[in-house]
Amino acid sequence: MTTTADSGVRQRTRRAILEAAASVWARDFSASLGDIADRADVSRSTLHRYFPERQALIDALLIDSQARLGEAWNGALAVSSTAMETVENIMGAIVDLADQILFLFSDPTRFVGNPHWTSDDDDGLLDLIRAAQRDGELDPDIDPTFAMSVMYALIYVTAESVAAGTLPRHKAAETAVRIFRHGVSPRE
Amino acid sequence: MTTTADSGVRQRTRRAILEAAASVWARDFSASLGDIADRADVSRSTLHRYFPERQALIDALLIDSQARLGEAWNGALAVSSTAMETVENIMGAIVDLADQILFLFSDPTRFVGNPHWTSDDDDGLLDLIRAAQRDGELDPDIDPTFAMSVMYALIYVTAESVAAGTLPRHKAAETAVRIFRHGVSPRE
DNA sequence: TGAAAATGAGACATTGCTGTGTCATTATCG
DNA sequence: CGATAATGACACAGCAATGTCTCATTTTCA
Repeated sequence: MTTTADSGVRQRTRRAILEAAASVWARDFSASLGDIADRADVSRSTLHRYFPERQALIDALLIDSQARLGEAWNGALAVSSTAMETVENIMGAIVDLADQILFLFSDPTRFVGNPHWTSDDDDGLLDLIRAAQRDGELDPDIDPTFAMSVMYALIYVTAESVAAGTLPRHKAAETAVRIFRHGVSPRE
Repeated sequence: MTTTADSGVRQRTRRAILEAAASVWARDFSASLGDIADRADVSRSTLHRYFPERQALIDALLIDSQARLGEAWNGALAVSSTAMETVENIMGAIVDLADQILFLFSDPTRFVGNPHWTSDDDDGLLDLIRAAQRDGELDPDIDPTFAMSVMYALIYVTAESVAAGTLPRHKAAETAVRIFRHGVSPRE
């Protein structure tokens, strides 16, 4: 065997398929593997060589998306001081991962029972939200879980609007953060 | 002929199927007709008697959802004076229509080409949002379409939280409206 | 260049959803 | 009660997606 590690070619093909899957499934999870193969400029045969079953591709995309969100998460942590600032930076960093966000959160029920679907990220985020409430930067009357849902929802619609062209990409992060904090009211 | 109009029984069955379809398809549009029949406590045979083809059910649900949103819309209009107040009342009124909201707006691309898919409701709401912007109650820098997306997203997470028990129902409308206007920042 | 790796094209059986139909059973109402 | 409406339980064919396989071709790299 050639020692191991997949060749560069294989890595590139694998990435192309994952990107295509995120792009297609973000908008229509019922899309067929043939659609994804087409988007990836790859034959269905090749797709099946990399991911023998549909579920294998779903799992791989799940893991890959979470990994990329994790990077964004850590990057945001590294440059933040206060809890609210961390929340804001996470929202900002994550907006660039529109396809992954849409895939992960547009219908989380599709992952129930999936061993790779953990709510650890949620726990960390909930802690941050509670900290922000103690700091007086986030309304303590709002349930932390609900605040998190609002956050995800805003990230989701922001990503969606960027994908739809309604919202310029460079304004996405700032817009999401500002509405999260201050709603749609005019700046004073 | 039995004179007329469908018996009360038929109306009830029809409603049960529409409710089930909204509930199921709101979360997973690729769900099968069998899933919907189960949710409606009806056999697949019966479902096909009411809606011969899948597309017929989609169309009927589209029309029904639009009609119910329209009622909420008119009810809100009747008791509102300013544009922003109308927007708020609409949000409050349609929190109970979460399934219909998600079905209609989570992926509008599925209706392209459908003769029943008009964006009139959107247009009306967009006009209201623009009016609120002129009134100085809504940030003019926010794209109206995006503001509308935010509105729907908040309505959905609010309804979802009510269903999950995170948020008491009687606080739902007020919470959605407040976050829409002022975000999650503490009240001053 | 030549071997190995990677891919494309296609055949094939399987599976699940759909749409159609029949027949028996239950519910509704005059 | 009795007739009709409404439903449930199947059976069946058609179809698209899936998963497995083989074989020819192209690409990569030593």
